[in-house]
Amino acid sequence: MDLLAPMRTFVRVVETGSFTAVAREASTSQPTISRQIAALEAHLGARLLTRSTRALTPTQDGRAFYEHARRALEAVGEAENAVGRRRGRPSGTLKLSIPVVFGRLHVVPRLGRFLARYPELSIELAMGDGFADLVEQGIDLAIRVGVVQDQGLVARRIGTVRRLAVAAPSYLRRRGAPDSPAALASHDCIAYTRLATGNRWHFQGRDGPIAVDITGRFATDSSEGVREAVRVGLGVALIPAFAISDEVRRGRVRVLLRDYEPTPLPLSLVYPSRRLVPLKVRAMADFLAREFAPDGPGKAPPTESGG
Amino acid sequence: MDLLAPMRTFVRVVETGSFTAVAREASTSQPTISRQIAALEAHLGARLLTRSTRALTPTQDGRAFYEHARRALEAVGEAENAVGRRRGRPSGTLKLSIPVVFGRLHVVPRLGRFLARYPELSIELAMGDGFADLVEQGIDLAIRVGVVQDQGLVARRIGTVRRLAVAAPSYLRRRGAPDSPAALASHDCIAYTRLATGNRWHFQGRDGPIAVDITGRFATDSSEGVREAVRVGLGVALIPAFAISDEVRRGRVRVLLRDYEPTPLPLSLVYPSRRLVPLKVRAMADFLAREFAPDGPGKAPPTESGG
DNA sequence: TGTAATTACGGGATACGTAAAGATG
DNA sequence: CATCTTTACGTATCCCGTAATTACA
Repeated sequence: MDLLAPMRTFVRVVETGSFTAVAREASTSQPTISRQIAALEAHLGARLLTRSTRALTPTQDGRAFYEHARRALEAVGEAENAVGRRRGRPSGTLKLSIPVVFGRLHVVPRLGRFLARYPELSIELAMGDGFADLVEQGIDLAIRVGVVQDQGLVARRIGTVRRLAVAAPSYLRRRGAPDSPAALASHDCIAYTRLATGNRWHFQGRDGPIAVDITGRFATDSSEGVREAVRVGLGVALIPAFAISDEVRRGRVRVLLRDYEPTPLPLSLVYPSRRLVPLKVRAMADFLAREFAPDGPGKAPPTESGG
Repeated sequence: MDLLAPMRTFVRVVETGSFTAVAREASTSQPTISRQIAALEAHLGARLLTRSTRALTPTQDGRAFYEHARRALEAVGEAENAVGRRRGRPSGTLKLSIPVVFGRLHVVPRLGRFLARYPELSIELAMGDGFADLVEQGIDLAIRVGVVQDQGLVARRIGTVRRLAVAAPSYLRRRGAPDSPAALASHDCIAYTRLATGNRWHFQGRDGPIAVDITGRFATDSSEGVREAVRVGLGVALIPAFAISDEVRRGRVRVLLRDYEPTPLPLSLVYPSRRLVPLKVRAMADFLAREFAPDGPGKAPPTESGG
C-alpha cells in the first residue's frame, strides 16, 4: 500500500484538526481523507486520532507518529529535490531561529527576498538566543552570536560582531567613567549569562589582550534585558554595536573605553549535524552567508571580516 | 503517485545491479521493476540508471538519489515502527562500529542473541577504533573506549575499562622494571595516539592521582599495534585488561606498577545525535548496555562500574 | 545468439466521488 | 439540529502478470 499520501494527509489533519479542511486543501473529497486515515490506522494497527464531531485530537500514538511522519516526509522531499527537474529547488518548511535584536534588525528584512527566490519554501521563525534547545525544538538552522560549543551542532562562521562597552549618562554621573578595563572591577557590570565568558570580559588593548573579572549585581540571559538595564542606568555592559548604536546616536547611552575594543564575537550559522544536509538548510545558509559577507549584497552588513 | 515502492525497488536495484534479481527477491515480475524505475525516472525528470543488457550502473543522479532514498526509507520505517502493531519491533539494517579487540572478544559473541530477538533486523559490522568518521560512514551506533569529544555525537557511558601497565619479559631484562609511574620517564613508552591523553599517562596512586609525561619512539593509532609492540618488547604500554589478560596468563607479558592503577577509561556507546533516535539504535544500545552492566546477563562482563 | 530490459495487452484490484447514514455537542 | 465523520455503491484509474519485442555483448 502507498503510505506517503496517508502520511501527508495525517500530518495535515493533525495540524488543522479537521478532515474537511484537509479535503478542501487537497481539493479532494472528505471521505477520501477519512478512508486514508482509516487505512493508515489499520496498517499500523493503532488508533491515531480520537474523533468526535467537534474535536479531533491525536492519541499518544498519533502524536508520536506525527513526529516520525514529518521527518519521513521531509526525507522523501529531500530525495525528490536532490536530482532531476526539481534539483536545487528546496521545498517544505524551514524552521529558523535567530537572536531577537539581530533578527529583527538584519534578518527579517532580508527574508522577503529569500522567499521570493524559493517559491516552494516556507519559513517558520523562532526568535531566541538559546543554544541548547535547537534539536529539541526541531530547528533547522539558527544564527548565533558568540562561541558555539554544543554537541551535535555544526557551526559555520559567517562574520564577526563588534561590541561596545556602554553605560547610561545617569550611571556615569553617579559612578564616573572607567578609564581602563581594570577600572571595571569597581563598577557595576551587567553580565550576559548566555556567553560562555560570563564573568570575565576580554578587551583588545594597544599592548595586547586584557581580561578583567567583572562584578555586578545584575545578570540576565536576555540580550534585550542587558540593553534595557544599561538604558536605565543599572551599570556597564558589553553590547553588540548593531544593537546599541541607535541609542548611542541619540545620546541615551555613552560609549566607554574607546581605546580598548571588547573582543569581537563570532557570528555563526548553527545547524544539527547530519550526513545529508537538507537542501533547504543549505539554501538558507548560503543566502545568509552571502548577505552578511563583508562584500556581500547587503547595503549595510552588520559584521566585519577581520577578527 | 506512490513513491515508496519505486524507491525501495530502486535501492535494491542499485545494490544488486539487476532488475531480474530484484524481481525474484520481491516475488514479482521483471516488467514491474522496469516500469517502477521508469516511472520514478519520469517523476524525477532524471535518468537514474544507465542500462545495458550486461551492466546496470547508476548515473551520478542515481547515486545521489540512492543515498537520499535510503535515508527516506529508513525514516518511513521508523515511523511505522513507532506505533501500533509493530511498535518496538525494529527493522532494517543497523550499522555497528566496534573496536577490533573488544569487539571480537565481547561483542560478536553476543550478537547472535540480539539477532534472534529482533528477527526483522540485520547487522552490518564495521571494526575500527576511529571516532571521527562515524557520520561519514553512515554508522548508526559505535562502541568506543576512552573519552568521546567529537561534535555531533552523543555518548552514553555503559561501563569502565580497567587498564594495566605491561611490558614483555625481554624488554624488562634489557631495561629493568619501573618501580613507580615517575620512573616511566626513562622508559620506552608506547603511545596509543587515538587517546586524547596521548603522551601523558594518568595513574591512581595511594596518595591520589599521578600524571606522567611519557617518552618513547613508537606510537600507533591501532590498539592491535600497541599489543603487538608490547609483545615483541618495544616498550611499556597501557592496555585494557580485557585485551591483554590472556597474554599475562601465558607469561608473555608482565604487569607492572601493581600499586598504581592506570586511570580507567570510560566505555561508551556513541551515536549521531538526532531528534528521534531510530528504534533499531535504541534496541541495540539498550541490549549492549544491559549486556555490559556490572550485574548484567553477561557471565564475564569486561567492565566494572565504579569510575 | 542468448540474456536481459522494454513495450503491448487484457484482467483485476484499488481508490475515488457522489450520496446516504450515523454520531455528537 | 447542524456539522462532521463514516458507510455504501458505481465507476474510473492504475498496476500487475503474461507474452511479444527490442537491445546489447
